[in-house]
Amino acid sequence: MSAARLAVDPLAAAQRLLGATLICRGVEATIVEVEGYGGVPNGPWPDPAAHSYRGPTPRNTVMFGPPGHLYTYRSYGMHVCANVVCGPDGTAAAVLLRAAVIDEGKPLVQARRGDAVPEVALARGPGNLCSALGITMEDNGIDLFDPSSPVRLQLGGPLPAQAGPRVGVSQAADRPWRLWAPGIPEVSAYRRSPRAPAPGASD
DNA sequence: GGTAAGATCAGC
DNA sequence: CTGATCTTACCT
Repeated sequence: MSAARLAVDPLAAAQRLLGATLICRGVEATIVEVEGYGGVPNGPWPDPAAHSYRGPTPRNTVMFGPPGHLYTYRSYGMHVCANVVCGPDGTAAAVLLRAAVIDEGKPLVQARRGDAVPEVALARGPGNLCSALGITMEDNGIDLFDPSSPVRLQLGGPLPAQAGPRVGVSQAADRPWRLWAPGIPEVSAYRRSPRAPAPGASD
């Protein structure tokens, strides 16, 4: 069972997901940018930036479940973002999928995203990635390693990774849990949250 | 029952 | 830099 390879800490799981292949509704894509998130204050990976930090709620329960499942949430009322749950069952942790390269089904993705979108930006950014692959809130909680799932994951040879601060979060932004494959234009540009304290401030 | 903030994106 | 847009979580 490949999901066992994700029963590790968020940074290790993030490394294993870089270069993995997502297969979803007529599209195949290689993950090239990810971001790790931890859990509750007294757990192994306390993370004030994580949805799971304040304990399980109806929204985030799947983050507390077994690894290898999909955790989706709605962002700013309009976008869907997708995470792969990692860490052992019962411990909250997940890896946000931030960008991918479309390998198969490019015309379909172009149709979903609009003709004006440059090829390189089709799945750049977590909201765009879900839009490109057709991932919705209906997919929350599905098993990514079940062959009958509409969204599936194949762990590949990990890519070389570069690490940096996380995007969009106002807490613990400097924790270097964002990983990307260097030199790939599909990787999103780094933008610090306007709400985050100055770089280097206490975590 | 009310409300503020948010793991975003596109367009000035 | 700003507006769009709405769910969740936390407060009274």
